[in-house]
Amino acid sequence: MFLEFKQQVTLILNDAMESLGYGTDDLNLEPSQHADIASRVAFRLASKLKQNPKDIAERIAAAVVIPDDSYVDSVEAVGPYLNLRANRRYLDETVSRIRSETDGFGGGFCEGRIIMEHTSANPNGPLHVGHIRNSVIGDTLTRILKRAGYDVDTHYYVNDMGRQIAIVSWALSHFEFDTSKKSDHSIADVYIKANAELEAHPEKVAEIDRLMQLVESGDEETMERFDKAVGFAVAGIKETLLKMNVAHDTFVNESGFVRSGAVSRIVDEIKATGRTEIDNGALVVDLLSYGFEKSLVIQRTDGTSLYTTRDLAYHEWKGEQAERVIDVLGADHKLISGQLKATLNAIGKPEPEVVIFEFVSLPEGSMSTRRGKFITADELFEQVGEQAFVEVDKRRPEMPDEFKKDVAATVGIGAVRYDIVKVSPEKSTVFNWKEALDFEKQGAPFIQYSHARACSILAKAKEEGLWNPATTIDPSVLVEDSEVTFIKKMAQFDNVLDQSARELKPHIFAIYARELADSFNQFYRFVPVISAEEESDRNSRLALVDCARIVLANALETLGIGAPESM
RNA sequence: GGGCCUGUAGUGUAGUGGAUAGCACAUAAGCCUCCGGAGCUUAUAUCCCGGGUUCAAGUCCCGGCAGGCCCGCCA
Repeated sequence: MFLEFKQQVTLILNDAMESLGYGTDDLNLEPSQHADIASRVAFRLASKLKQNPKDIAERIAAAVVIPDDSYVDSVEAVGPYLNLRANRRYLDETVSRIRSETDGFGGGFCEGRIIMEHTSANPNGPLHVGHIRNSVIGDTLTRILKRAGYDVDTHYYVNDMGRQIAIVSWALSHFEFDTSKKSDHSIADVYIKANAELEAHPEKVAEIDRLMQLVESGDEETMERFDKAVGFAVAGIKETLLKMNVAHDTFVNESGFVRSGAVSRIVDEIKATGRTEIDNGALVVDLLSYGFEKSLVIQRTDGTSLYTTRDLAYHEWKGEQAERVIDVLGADHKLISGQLKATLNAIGKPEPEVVIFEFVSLPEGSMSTRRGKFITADELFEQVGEQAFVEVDKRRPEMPDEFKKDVAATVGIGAVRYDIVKVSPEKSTVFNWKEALDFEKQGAPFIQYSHARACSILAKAKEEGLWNPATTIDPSVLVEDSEVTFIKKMAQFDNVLDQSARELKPHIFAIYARELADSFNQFYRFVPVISAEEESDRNSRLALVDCARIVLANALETLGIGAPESM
């Protein structure tokens, strides 16, 4: 709704400016506490026209012509600002559209195909609390883009032939594999032991190199051993992802690009640019003209490919299938992703859009799978689930255990996802058990509670024969401040979705979802609904509660968080 | 040593160069005997430091300081 309003405002103001001979310009539209939308265009024009911005604003306001069917109610110049207000029709239309469009409300305004790659952690152990920042950002972005209207295919790029996997494969034949544990956890156990062993006996590293050469040359037996190792880890990782409502459409194996010949083809293409040279036996690409001091190694001295080389082939392939290719990567990939983009550019291939998030560390330092220093996602979910159960039990002691367990799982995962997604990706964070288990912090449970509250109000009204969803209602009686504020908040849905989709910033949407719940609670606090005296007030307010239920459910779905009807 | 990111109340965070720096936790004081109290209201900030650009800087530029990440044959 707000997107249409903004569009109309843009047209009206540009028309007015043209009629004054100012031409059109960036209107500097901004949300404002003084209006539904404000324009600072007068500031811009002031320096250009060498006139007082206040006078310019006044002239523009006077020149505005509002069409009959507009959502714009008024344009007012306040000092140098142009304050625009939405009219009653805008509010009424918002309410009726939410109820007619339900889960499609506020979305579907984009089109195109996107490949989103996220998580892609090495299959050498379980996901830890750092990896899931990638998963949550990637999955939330996917949901945002899908809701905005894109066709999104999600990829998990599986490193099934790198050095680390060679170590895992080697480890499986040297150490006992504990089958009583979740398979990815057992993989980490042997991987950690193998690394310690290799550190103590550096001469054994040659065995790893040998494995890598064998797998690169397509040796059947070695490939099978690698596949087995990778299979154990990936199975466990998938299970963990599923717990947090994350599912990838495709798991793409790196080795496929070596076997298909795509890797050697792309190496040839890079060579053809004349940018390559042999440095100490390795093949490197000179990217100085792209601003990279150091050249990029794309082939080892022994002729085997590197992660980067295979990644180039993978990106070439992705670029052929979608208009937009998005990668969610940790901050450690900043340099390498820049070099990857430059190399793709050098051979005339489309470059991915890279979303970088900063690291999650532990109070005692950074995490490391190799050294066994990490907190697994599974452990976090278990602890959070237990704590959530305690909280549910405290509030709904009369409910059966089954109910408490279900709600605890939904609330626990929701709390974890929300805590991660609400923070801007460029901030590094420190994992803290006390905070992770603190449900008093307003986050997902607050939004879920608001949704459950709306559901419960409607259920109660229905039970008392006061509510029938099919009743036609008159939204224009919703005139209380808290009602109007809440309707406007819901109308913002498309605008926030659009901004987070354009800027690839999921935290903007997360913050909006909380504000939405906040706004609903304020409405409910100040206005009687079931106990309203007039029937038309009661019906319209119940319809507004129904809107809250719909929009809150949509927001939670977009965040990948469950929306229980009771909790 | 070089590059990139971050630095906002006790803590955690939001904030496209513009109108009173928004929110939560913790703390304190309240709320129609409340239609779900996991709710609502109120109180608490020299925006790391120093310069600069601008009519206007938390936001842009330069220099510090602190933390994170990276700097070829790992991924």
